[in-house]
Amino acid sequence: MEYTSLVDTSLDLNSNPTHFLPLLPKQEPRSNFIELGLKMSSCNDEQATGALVEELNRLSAENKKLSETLTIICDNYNVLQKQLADYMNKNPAPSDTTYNSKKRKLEPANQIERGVSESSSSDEDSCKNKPIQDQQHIKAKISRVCVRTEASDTGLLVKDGYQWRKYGQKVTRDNPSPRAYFKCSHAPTCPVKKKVQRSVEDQSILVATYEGEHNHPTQSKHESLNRPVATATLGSVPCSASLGSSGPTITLDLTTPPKSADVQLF
DNA sequence: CGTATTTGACCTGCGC
DNA sequence: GCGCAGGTCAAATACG
Repeated sequence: MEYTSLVDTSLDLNSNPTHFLPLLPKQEPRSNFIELGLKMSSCNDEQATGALVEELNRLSAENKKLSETLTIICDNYNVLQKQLADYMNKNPAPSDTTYNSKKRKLEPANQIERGVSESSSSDEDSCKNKPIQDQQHIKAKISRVCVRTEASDTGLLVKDGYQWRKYGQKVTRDNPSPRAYFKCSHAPTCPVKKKVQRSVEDQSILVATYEGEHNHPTQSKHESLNRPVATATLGSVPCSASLGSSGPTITLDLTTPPKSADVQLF
């Protein structure tokens, strides 16, 4: 995601100065020049022209300065985002209370997010004993997305541009809110699963855990466009990244309609 | 009537 | 081996 390439930082104040002509004060319309037979003193005309040119130059310089500033900001943003991605790769959400009590399937998930392939003896043993399906599961990509919803919204629906079929719901031990289980129903062969549960700390936040990668594009444009948010690009959606005790999370504020959609998170 | 959701039962893995 | 908890299945139900 290179935002410098997405954002046109140029205000284009100087590319076509004639654009300013309609905006100029009409004290001296051209017709007047004609009527007066250009009898006006050339001195006043030159002064006005000079002032305009000076103003244009000033605006141009300001434009250039603003463009540079914006470019720097975008560069810094990209650097920060890259650092965040690196951090999340190295420090997957291990300290989440949901996962702390039972480590069952967390460790494979951690390895996935870290991209760790080191094989300790215990790992080898566990791998030997695991069926092929489980080993495939280990390769599945796991990501977590926190979505802020209206406090009044009691549903567990996270609109991300894909079509999901709910196949189960369970109340877990660590969270009084039920956890909903979804499968991607857009493509029959798509292996992606999603778990959605309200945050213990903030009931207005939905925590969606995605397992696997979609082997198909997002839903039709018409579908995506009608939704306040499908999957959104981190940079175009009001969002915040936190690296708190509960692990790195991305929070998308879906209550604010974004300008565009399509976020792929890791 | 077809599809999506709900929900209780069942399966599986882990800790004791 | 047993119990617990998370995850999945599938019949029942709701809905358009």
